[in-house]
Formats: sequence, structure tokens, C-alpha cells
Amino acid sequence: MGAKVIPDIVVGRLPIYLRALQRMLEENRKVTSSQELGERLGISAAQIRKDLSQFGEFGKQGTGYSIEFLAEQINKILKVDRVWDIAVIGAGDIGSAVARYQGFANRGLRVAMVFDSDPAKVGTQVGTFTVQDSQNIEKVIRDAGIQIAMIATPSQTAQLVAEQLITAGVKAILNYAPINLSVPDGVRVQYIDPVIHLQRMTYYL
Amino acid sequence: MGAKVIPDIVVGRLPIYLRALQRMLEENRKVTSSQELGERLGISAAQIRKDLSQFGEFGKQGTGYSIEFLAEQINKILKVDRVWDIAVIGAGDIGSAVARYQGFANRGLRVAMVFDSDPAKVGTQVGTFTVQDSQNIEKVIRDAGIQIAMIATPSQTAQLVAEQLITAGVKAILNYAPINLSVPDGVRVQYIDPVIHLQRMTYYL
DNA sequence: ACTTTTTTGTGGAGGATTGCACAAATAGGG
DNA sequence: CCCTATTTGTGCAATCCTCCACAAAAAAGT
Repeated sequence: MGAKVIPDIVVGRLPIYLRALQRMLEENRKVTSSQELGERLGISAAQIRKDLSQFGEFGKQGTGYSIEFLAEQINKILKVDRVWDIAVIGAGDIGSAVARYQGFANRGLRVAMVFDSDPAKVGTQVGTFTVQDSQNIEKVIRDAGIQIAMIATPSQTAQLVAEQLITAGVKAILNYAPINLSVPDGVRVQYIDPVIHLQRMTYYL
Repeated sequence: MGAKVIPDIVVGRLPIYLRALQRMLEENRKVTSSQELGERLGISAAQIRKDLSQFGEFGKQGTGYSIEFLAEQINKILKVDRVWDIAVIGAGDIGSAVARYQGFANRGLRVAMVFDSDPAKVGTQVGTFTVQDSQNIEKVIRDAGIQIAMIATPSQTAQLVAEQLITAGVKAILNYAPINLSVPDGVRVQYIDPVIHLQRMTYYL
């Protein structure tokens, strides 16, 4: 296998590049350069070229990058040249907003089901989904072969939910609960907590 | 002056430490160690000690750190030993969820006002707030002396809104719109886009 | 056809970050 | 009171990351 290991920090920038490229596509642009991309994103042009060069040679000297081609390549690298189903756990304000979010379209992701443990919520509609009972998380998610989930429950239950998800075969969790999850190797977690992002900025005020 | 510059990456970890400490406080714990914190957070103990040592000596050899004292110190460092008012722009699903979010309490932040440009939404209630007209963003935010804002509008208007906010004196923006903002020096931006976080994980699936 | 301009891909230097390893300090037990 | 077990703060080595600078390639201009 000689595939060299790509630094996580590089993988983390690819979605940013991809988003910018898709926006350029919407503007009907055909080509761009590492310099232009860098200016838009506040990243050095050399950085972008080196990042991309880890995966292949996608550009053309003198011209730059075909936006459509490069976007396609990054889609493939990130494995979002297909559509992944996502389970949302928790149908509160955050879970509902996420379930109704239009921004997943064309980005390789789709919410497929929504769960909640509150009997008053089970059976109600959230966007186009009927809220399912959290009791069935394991069976339903395993049967659907879902590997990605978003946790939007209160902190108290987040760890427990995570464990159920992992048992059901989930390998990637996006956690909106303001708590650190402990997960086994082979499972990835990303966190979204507005307070963390905000406190990172208050330091500089 | 002698104040040494703290690497941004260190500042970025402080809110994570703080969140873990506050959770320990809720569990009525009194002291912790760099090792325990590290295990909870998946960060090496040496890293945590070195990060904290940038700001002072907060621990005690043999014992560890007083949770309450350390949390207090980090609160001070991050300037969240006071409460900052935040303006939310956009009263759609995301803006509403953020405006109603209970997680800001005791973390130095508070939503103070919500704006939307849709006349059908202006005047309605979102949580405890009456939605204000986006036309008044500049005046209202300047008069209130607000320095922090969250953008939860469609991508198309995000850049324009950001410029209004900056004119009004905002110095820190948390952007939920899936687009990169261009802002002058002295203004900080953080991004929350679930797709970016998810695509960062699909690579490894 | 030749020159100039643009832009990629990359070697390598320089800088930033991480983590090892240890002295020093403290607590606890007997 | 001494010995053992902990745990901090930090010097330093090793690793990781960023960016400069340049050859090579392509396009554009004359």
C-alpha cells in the first residue's frame, strides 16, 4: 500500500477549499488559481498548492485549476462524490434546525432520520421527518447502515447516546452537546459549540 | 511592554479546558490534574501544563489544580469573567435555535437582540426576544455598544451584514452562513458549518 | 518565432508545536 | 520525621507545519 499518510490538518482544509470552489461554480467561473483561492480564504497560495499536491497534480502551469475538475477531485478525496445518510438525535431547537437545514444538498450529505426520547415529540413532524423513538436508535440505525450521526441532545445524555450510536455502527459523530465524548479508536468526533468559538474571540477583545 | 504573545492555538484550547472544568465543578469535584484533564479531553498532560504555564502558575505540585481557582483564572484570561451581549442576525431556523439556546448561561455570553430583514418576521417573538428590523442593525448595535454578533442569514447576504456589523463596531463574528467573510484587520471571524465538520470525517470512512 | 507573463509543483529552510524527561515541591503514611 | 507517591513547571529534542523561492510549463503578447 504505499499511500502516504495525509496530515489531519490538511484534510481539514479540503472542505474549505471545496466550499469556495462550489461557490465559484455558482458564479459560473471556469478556472481559478491558488492565489485567488488563497486571497478569498485567507490562506497562503503556497499552502493551497502544497495541500493539493498531496493528492495529485490537479492544476496546469500558467492557467491554474479548472474549478469543476478540482471540485470533482476533492469530492472524491473526501468521499462526498456520493450521498451519506445522517441520523439526527434530539429534536429540540438545535436538532430541528439541523434536520431542516438546506445546506447539505449537493455536498454529499443528507439527513435521513430524526430521533427523540420525549414521548411528546415522538411521532411529530420535523421538516420532512417523523420523529422516531430513541429507544429504537440501535436497531434502526444498524438496519439502515448509517455511519454518520449528529448528537443534539442535552449534555447529560450525550455520552450514552454516543455509545448506542457506536454500537449501531456509527463511525463519525458531530456533537452539538457542550461536552467531550469519549469514544473508541476508529470513531471520529467533531464538536460544534458556539460558546467555544466565541470564547476564542473574547480573548482578543 | 513585556507581555509575550500567546499562540492562537493555545488560546483556542482554553475554552475547551474551561468547559471541562465547569463540568467538573457541577460534579462537585474540588481538584484535578493535568493528567485527568488530558484523559478527558484527549490532549496530552504536558500540553495542558505548558498551555497554562503561559499565563501563570495555577497548580500545586503533588496536588494538581483547584478546579474552582483554575476555572476562575481561565475565565479572566478569556475575559468571560463578565457577560458580553451578542446580536443575532437572522431569525430563521438557525438564528432562532441560537437565540433560544440555554448554553450561554454562566459562560460569559448572552444573546441580547435578534434581527431579521423579512417584514413578516419583524415584530414576532423568538424566545424572549422581539425580532427587530435589519434596517436598524447599525444604529441599534452601535447604541448598545455590542462587539459580538452571530450571522445566521442566507449566504447571499452574509458579507453585506458583516460589513454593517463592522461599521457598527462589532469586533467578533460567529458566522453560520456557509461562506467565507472578508473582514478588515482587528475583526475576528469564526465559522460554524456542519458540512465542513462532517466532510472532515467522511475522508476517514 | 521569440519574449514576457502567469502559475504550478516542490525542495528545503525556518518557525511553530508537541511531548519527553526531570528537578522541585507537596502530601500522606507509618 | 523520613520515605514514598504525586504532580507541577520547564528545558530541550524531535516532530510537524508553513512559506519562500525557483525550475518547468503553458499561455499571451509582439
